[in-house]
Amino acid sequence: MSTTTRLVVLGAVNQFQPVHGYFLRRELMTWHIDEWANIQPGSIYNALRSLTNDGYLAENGTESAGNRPERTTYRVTEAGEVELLRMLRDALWTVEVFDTKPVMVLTSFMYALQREEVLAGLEHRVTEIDARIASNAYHIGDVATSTSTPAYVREIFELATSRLRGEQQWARDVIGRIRSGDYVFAGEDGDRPARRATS
Amino acid sequence: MSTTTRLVVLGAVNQFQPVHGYFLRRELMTWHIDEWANIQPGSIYNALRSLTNDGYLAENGTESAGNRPERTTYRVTEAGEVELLRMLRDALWTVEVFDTKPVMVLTSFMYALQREEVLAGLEHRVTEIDARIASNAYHIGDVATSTSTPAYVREIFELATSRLRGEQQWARDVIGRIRSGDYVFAGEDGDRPARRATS
DNA sequence: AGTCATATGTTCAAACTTGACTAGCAGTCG
DNA sequence: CGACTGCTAGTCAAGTTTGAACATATGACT
Repeated sequence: MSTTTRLVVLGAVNQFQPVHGYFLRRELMTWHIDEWANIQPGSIYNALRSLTNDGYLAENGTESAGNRPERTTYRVTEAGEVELLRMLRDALWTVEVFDTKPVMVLTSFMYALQREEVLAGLEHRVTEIDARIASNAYHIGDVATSTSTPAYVREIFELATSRLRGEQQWARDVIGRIRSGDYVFAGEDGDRPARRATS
Repeated sequence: MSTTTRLVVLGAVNQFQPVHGYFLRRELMTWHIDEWANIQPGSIYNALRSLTNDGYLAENGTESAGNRPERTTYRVTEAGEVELLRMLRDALWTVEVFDTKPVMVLTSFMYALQREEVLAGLEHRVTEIDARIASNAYHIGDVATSTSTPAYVREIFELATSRLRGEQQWARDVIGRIRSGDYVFAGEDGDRPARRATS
């Protein structure tokens, strides 16, 4: 499945474990995950199976509450914890010009990293976006002088640039909020964002 | 396949017809379509088959240049022209908060609509984005007072808002450019953006 | 003349996604 | 009370995407 789906499901199991598919389905739907990450309910079950095959999740047995259907619960393995951090770091330190999903997912699970690393990654993002905008400006210049490229291709780069500026402003704002003590990160006291998974 | 893939392939066949799969593949790769629309080469051939099944494309026979492998060329049917306009209108008049692809694709093929409609659609977009931003502000307020929603969910909405502001600024800018005579639209004279498809 | 990289044009199996479907049970509403 | 709606929990077939693989051909270089 896509990296996004993997990261979301692995991150969510980590947050609510031990947890069964239907709980994740409901929880993630309240996050409107179908809108911002394009993850439909069916994909969650597939991701659980696939991550289990890869050894990042393990089945935790089956429960049944009342006369309800049986359900399989999952938890994250040690390899899964390592993989989760790897994927989060990847999302933190990579700027995708066109794909909006990685940053959204990063934001949802960044609490699993340490405050200092998140701040460093976000500062890197601000700088990196400047570079991408500069690069786009040269592309726009090329399009203007090229005879073979359709003129409106310019607008693709203009749009990407505008959206990057928006993302950069957000990065600056959130750096400010995190620096001033908002949110709780790995290794810090305080209420974890995770609620317990209850049926 | 996804709406995006359909629209890209239908629009590109319309622009270069009669055209074979490998030409589209090369052309679309020069547009970096894999980066901004997540379309890999394999998907293009699938889209051609699928759109043909739906009656929006028709095979135009097979050519072979020299000792090269045979290749099937395609053209857009009348139903396909109608469908292309329908999909473009849909992309023009719909604001997707999280999915960046529809506007990018719209930008690539908007020349197939009329200048006045594109301007009206973009103006609607500017207004609509204001509404979405206002809506996000209420979401952010809810998160702040809710005890069950993790606090960092706020950042998802903040990020979406920032990116929307970027998109809105672009819409304003491009309205200005189109109004001042940039680009050539349906029913107007001048060089069409389409180049001829040549092998 | 041989070799190596690259271009041509497409197919394919494996993986992933989608959205409808199943099937029992709980509440509710006239 | 009977009908109906909606929740629980998940499966599945059909469709889509992916990235590699194929087989030839041309060009460039030694």
